[in-house]
Formats: sequence, C-alpha cells, structure tokens
Amino acid sequence: MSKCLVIPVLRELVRCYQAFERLSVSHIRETGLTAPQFDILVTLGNTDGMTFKELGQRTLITKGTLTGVVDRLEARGLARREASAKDGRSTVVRLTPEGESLFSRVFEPHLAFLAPAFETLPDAARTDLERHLRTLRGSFETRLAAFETPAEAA
Amino acid sequence: MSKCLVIPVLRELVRCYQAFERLSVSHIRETGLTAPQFDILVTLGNTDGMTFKELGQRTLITKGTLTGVVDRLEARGLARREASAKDGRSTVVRLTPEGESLFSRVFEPHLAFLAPAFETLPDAARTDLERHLRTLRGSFETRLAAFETPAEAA
DNA sequence: TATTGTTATACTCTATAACTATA
DNA sequence: TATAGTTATAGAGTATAACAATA
Repeated sequence: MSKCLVIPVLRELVRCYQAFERLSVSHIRETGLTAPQFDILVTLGNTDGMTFKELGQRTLITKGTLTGVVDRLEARGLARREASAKDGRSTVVRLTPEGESLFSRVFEPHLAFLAPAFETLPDAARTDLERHLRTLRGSFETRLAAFETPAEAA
Repeated sequence: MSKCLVIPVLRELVRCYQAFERLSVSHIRETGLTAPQFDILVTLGNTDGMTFKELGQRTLITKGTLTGVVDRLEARGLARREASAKDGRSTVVRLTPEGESLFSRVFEPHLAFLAPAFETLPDAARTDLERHLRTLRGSFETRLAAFETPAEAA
C-alpha cells in the first residue's frame, strides 16, 4: 500500500496515455482539425445538437474556450448555432450536413485506425483493463470532488 | 475482435486519464507551475541536467515549445542553461538550488496526493492494470512508428 | 550535410473575470 | 439572484519553417 507500489501504475498510466494520444493526434491531424475541434465534432456526431453547457461537461473544455472552438468549426461550415427552444439563455450547437459528412468520413476510420492496437490484448485482459480503469476513474472523480470542496468536514 | 469490443476500453482509457489529469492538474496548479513546466521540473529533479533533445524525448514537448518553457523556468530562477562539455551544439538544462528545492517540496507530496486513488485497487488488480497498460503502450508505439514511416513495404 | 537549439510567425487553447440577456 | 453564453485580456502551448553554430 506504500507509494512504492503505486508509482509504477501511475507511471504506466501516464506513459500509455501519452503514447495513445500521440498516435491518435497524428491521425486526427490529417483531418485538418485540432484535437479539441475533433472532440466536439465527435461529441456532436449523430445527435440533434447540444448546448454549450452540455458540450462543456462532456469534453472538459471550459465555456470561454468553447466559444472559440465552436467559432472555428462554424467558420469552416461544420457546425452552426441555433437558439434553444426551451431556454432563451441557451444556444444549441449542431453539426451542419457538411459536419455530419465529415464525422462519418472520419470517426469510424479513426476507430478502425486505433482498434488494432487494442486487439493485441486478449479479450479477458481487455475486459479486466476496462473494469480497472473504470474503478480508477471513480476514485479520481471522488478525490477531485473532495479536493474542490475543501473542509466541508470542519 | 470487432470494433464493438474495442470501443469500451478505448472510451474508458480516455475518460480515466481525463479524470486523472483533472485531479493532477488541480493539485499542480497550486505550485504556480503549468503542467508542462511541472513536467520539466520533475524530469530534471534528482539529475545532473539534461539536453533539450533528451528533455524533448522524455516529455513529448517539441523543441520550439521547449525553448519557451525553459525560458519561463529560467525567468523564475528554477532552472538554468549550461553549455554542454561534450557537444558544442548542445545546451544542458539543470535545476538551480531553488528548482531542486521546489522539486523536493512538491514532487513527493504530489505523489502522496494521487496515491490514495490508486489504492482503491487491490494489489493484484494494480499489477494486472500495470501490465496491460504496458502492453498497450507497446502497441501504440509500434503503430505510431509504422504510421510515421509510411509504405516502407512498397 | 546533418544536428542542436533559437527565432519568428501565426494560430489555438487556457484561465479569469466582467458583461448581456434571460430565468 | 442565478445561469448561459459572450467578450476581453493576458499568457502559454503548438506547428512550421528558416536560421546560426557546431559536428
């Protein structure tokens, strides 16, 4: 339970993800989109659109940044803003037909590009890995919530 | 082996790491350093210094960016540049005593801050996780190398 | 000629906070 | 009052390519 047992997993998590991201980004770049732009495109693909708030929650991009990212997608004709019918304060972001088309052309191939790397793990290992990652994520989220809400226990 | 079996692990890897990074960065920010600056500080800690080239390889920060990051660390008195004795083209970056001191004050506590989240996994699970992540990283690196060296097979 | 690090450019992302318009 | 999104500002990272010094 000491740190000595924890550091190796921590290191591997970071190194593994860095390798994943390098691979993923090198492929995404061929679309001419940045990673955040791709993130938004993929989040909006096959949906009826989403408010800025929802987009922010799903992608971890803060609202100030999101305005700029959506601006750039809009400038490329890939997304557009629509007033929300439900809440006059809200704006819904939706892919244009061009955006949906790009999504289709790009998302499945991207998964297909990444998939073989995951297939080097046997099915059982993949299932275990998924489960452990989920557990770990839960712990991170719990710790973050506790960290951001300091000393409620006082 | 279809994509349907791969997507869940892929998703969990991304979501888990995002949660990790949020937690980690929220803690790092208290040092007044950015994530890349912290990355360099930690890489240089307890070493005799490193060239820009080595730093770039270890941290994935490209050389143009690295100049700026090191500039900022130098401006804070945390690092300094020294001419390499071995190669006149090289510059060695080394932590100053203030940099080493900050490293000591910050690195162990940061690990201690993150460790409890990993300790929610039983020892066996942690070992498995580490092994699978290592396998996966190997696959990513192999695929990346193949991707960046296109069509040698032609 | 190739490599190391710097410089320059232009863009993108980030954090923060003030602002508007709605609720 | 609180919330959704925008705007403004200042800083930081990114990609790219041209460049100087050295190998």
